[in-house]
Amino acid sequence: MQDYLNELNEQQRTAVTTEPGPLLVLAGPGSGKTRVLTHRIVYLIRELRVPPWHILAVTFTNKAAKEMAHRIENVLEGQPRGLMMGTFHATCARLLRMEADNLEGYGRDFVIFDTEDQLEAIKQALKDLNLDDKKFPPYKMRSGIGNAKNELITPEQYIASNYIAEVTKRLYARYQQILVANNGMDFDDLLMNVVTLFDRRPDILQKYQERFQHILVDEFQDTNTAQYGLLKRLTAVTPNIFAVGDADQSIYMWRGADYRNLNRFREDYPDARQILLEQNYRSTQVILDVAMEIIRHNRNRVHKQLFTEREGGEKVSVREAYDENEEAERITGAVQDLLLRGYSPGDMAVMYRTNAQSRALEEAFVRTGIPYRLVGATQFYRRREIKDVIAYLRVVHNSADAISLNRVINTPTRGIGSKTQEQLTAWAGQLAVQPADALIRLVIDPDVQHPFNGRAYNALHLFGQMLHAWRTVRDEATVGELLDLILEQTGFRDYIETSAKDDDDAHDRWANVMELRNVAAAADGVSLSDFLEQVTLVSEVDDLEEEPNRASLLTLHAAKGLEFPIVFLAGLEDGILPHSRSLDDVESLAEERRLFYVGITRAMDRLYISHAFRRLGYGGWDVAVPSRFLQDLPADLVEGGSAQQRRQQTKTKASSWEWSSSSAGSSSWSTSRPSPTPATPRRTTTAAAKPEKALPTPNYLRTGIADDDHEADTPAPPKTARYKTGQKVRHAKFGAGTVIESKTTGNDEEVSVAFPEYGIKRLAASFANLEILD
DNA sequence: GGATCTCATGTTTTT
DNA sequence: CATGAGATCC
Repeated sequence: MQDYLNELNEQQRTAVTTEPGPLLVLAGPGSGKTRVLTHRIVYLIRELRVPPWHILAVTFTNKAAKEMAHRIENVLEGQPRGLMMGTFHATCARLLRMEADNLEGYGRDFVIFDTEDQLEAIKQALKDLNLDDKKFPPYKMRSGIGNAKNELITPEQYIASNYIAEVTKRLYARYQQILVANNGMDFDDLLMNVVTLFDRRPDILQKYQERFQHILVDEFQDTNTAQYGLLKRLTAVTPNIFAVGDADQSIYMWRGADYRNLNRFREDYPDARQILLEQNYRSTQVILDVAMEIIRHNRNRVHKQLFTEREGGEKVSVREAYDENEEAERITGAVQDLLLRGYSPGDMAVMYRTNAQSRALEEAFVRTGIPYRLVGATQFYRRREIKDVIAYLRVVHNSADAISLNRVINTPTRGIGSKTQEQLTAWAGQLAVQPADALIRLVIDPDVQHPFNGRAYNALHLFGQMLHAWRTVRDEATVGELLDLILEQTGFRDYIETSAKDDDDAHDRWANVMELRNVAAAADGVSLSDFLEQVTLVSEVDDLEEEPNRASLLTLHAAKGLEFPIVFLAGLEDGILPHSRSLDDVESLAEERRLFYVGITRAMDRLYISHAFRRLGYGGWDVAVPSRFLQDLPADLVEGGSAQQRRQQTKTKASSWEWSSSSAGSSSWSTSRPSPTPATPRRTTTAAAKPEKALPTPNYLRTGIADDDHEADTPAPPKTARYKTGQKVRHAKFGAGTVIESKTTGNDEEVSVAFPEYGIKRLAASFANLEILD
C-alpha cells in the first residue's frame, strides 16, 4: 500500500515520514530532494490525511514548481485540489490578488513591475527629486533599493549613514510613491508587501496561518530575509515547516539570498530535526570526489560525504583551447564523438558563467548542425518587441500604469513626442485623472477643453480612439483576440519591419511577437490580469516550447537543479569562473566556487572542463589565466595534465595553429595527451609565455602581474600588419608559403598563408614565427 | 517633432 | 562590442 515509500532510502524515508514539525533536510546534489519533497506532500495527503489546501510548497523557479507538480501528479494520479504550489513570488502575487485591497494605496488589479519598469520608475523619481542620473545611475540605485526591500527595510527605516545612502533613502521613498501611484509592485514588493500586510493585519495573518498548516520549502539556502520572514510569520503558531536545502549550492547571495538562514532556522526552531542526504543518484563516484574536493576549500561549512553506487567512472577531462572559438569547436567536436558513441544531443549540456560566452558556442553548434537550445539567454519576455506588446496590454488593463503608457504612446511613432507627452501628463493632472483616461476623455467628450495644438490633438485623438476601442472589448474578448486587435490597429508588423536592422532581425522579432500571440491564444479562458501576471513572473521560455532532444547551452545559474549525462564546463578562467567582480571578496569567491561545484555535480557520466589561452575581452584579446579553482582538482581523477602543462602545449601547438579544420575539434579532445616531457613545473601563470626569438612580447601576453623588468619597456607590437599580401614567408613546419591576407586583431596579427603542401592556414603572427623571405 | 548619427560608456548571475 | 543615451541634423 505504501509502495511509493519503497523507492526511498532510509534517510529519505525518515524525512518523508517524520511527524509534523520543523524539519531541515540538508540535501547534497543529486540526493533526491525533489523526490523527498514530492513524497512528503503525498505522505501528508495520503497517510496523515491532510487536506491539500492546508499545504503550501514554495520553490524558487517555475521550473522546479512545475517539476514538482508533475511528479505529484504521477504518484497521486491527479493533481490534488487546493494544494498551493509555486515560486515565492507567484505565491505572494496570488495572495495579494486576494488581499491587496487591504494594503494602503493598492488595489487587487496591481501590475507587477519587472526590472525594466523599475528602472523607468527610478528615472522618474530621480527627475522628480532633481537628481543627476549620472551621479546616481538608475541601475545602481535600484539594487540599493532592492537590497533594502529584501531586508524588509522601509524608506523610513532606511539609515542614511552617508551621502549616497541619504540620497538612496529619499529616492526609495519617492520611488515607492511612484509605484503606488501606478498601482504597481516590483518583484521585491511582492514579498515585502505580504509581510507588511501580515504585520499590520493580524487577522489576515491568522487566516493564512490556519490555511497553510504545512509548509514545504525547496532550495532553502536561497531564501532572503523577506522570504524567511514570511515563512516565520506563517509558521509562528504551527511550526510545520519542511525545509530542504544545501548551503554548498547557495549561488544567489547577490540577490539577497542568505544561506545562513539555515542557521537561523536551527535557532528559531530549536526542536527542528535535521536529516542529511548524502547518497547521490546521479553521478559517478569520480565526479562526486572531484566535486567534494573542490567545495572542500570553502570555509565554515558542514561537509557532506557524497557517495554513490556508481563506483569509479571516467576521469574528468580538462583542456586548454587556443581561444573561445576553438574551445567551442572542441566542445562540438567532442559532442559529435559522443553522438557516434550512442549519446543523443539531449544528453548533453554546455555550461558557462556569463551569457556572453554563449555566442561562440552557439556559432559552433550552428556550424556543426548539432541541434541545441539556448536556455534563457535573451529572455523572451524581456525582448523589446515583447515588452512593447505587453505594455499595450498593461495599459488596456490598468489606467494607472503610466510607465507602460509612456512606453507605447509613441511606439510605433505616431507623432506624439516628448513635449506632447508632457502636456498630456500636465493636462491629466488638471483633470485629476490618469493620462490614459484623459486620452479616452478626449475621444468620448468632443467638447472637452484641452491645451493641444492641431497636430498633437489629432495624434492623441487617434491613439485615444484605439485605446478606447481596446478598453471596450477588453472584458468580452479573449487575450488572444485583444492582442490581435492591438497588433492590427497599431500596424505593429510594419513597425517591426521598418525599425529592424535587417530582414533576419525583422523576421526574428515578428516571430517573437507571433510566439507571444500563440501563448495568448493558448491561454484560453485566462483573464487579462492573470495573463499579465504569468507573463511577468515566468522568465523561462520553457512554457513556450519544450525542445525535444537538443543539447542545452545554459549558464551555471540556470543549470541548478538539472542533470545531464554529459556536461561541459566552459571558460574556467580567472575573471570568468571566479568572475572578475568577485576576486577581491572572500564571500563572493566562495560563491563562485559553489557555482563551479553546482556545475560539476550536474554531470551524471562524464565531465569536460575547458579554458582558453586567450579570450575576447571588451576590446581586444586578453591572455586568460586558468581558473584558480583548477588547481584544486585532484590530479588522479583528472585527465589533461596540470594547467602549466596545458598552457605549454597550447603554445607549442600555437606555432602551427589553425582554425579551419572542422575535424580538429573531435580528435583534439580525445587524442591529445599531456605533454610527455612536462616542463619543470613553475608556479607563475605567466611563465614561459615568451616567444623565443627577438619578437617583442605582445601586449596580450602580459597579465597584470609584472613580468621581468626588461619587458616593461619593450615597445608594443606594431599596430600595422607586419606581413603583407603576396609576401613569401617560411614556417617551421609548413615550409615556404605566400601571405594571402593579414589583419590585426587586438594586439596580435592574424596571417593567412597559402602553403603549397598544407593549404591555407590562418596563423597567429606572434606564435607562428614566420620568417620573411622577401 | 522626429530620425539619424555619433559618442560614450559599461559590462554577472535572475524571481 | 553592444547597446543606449545625447546631440545634431532634417
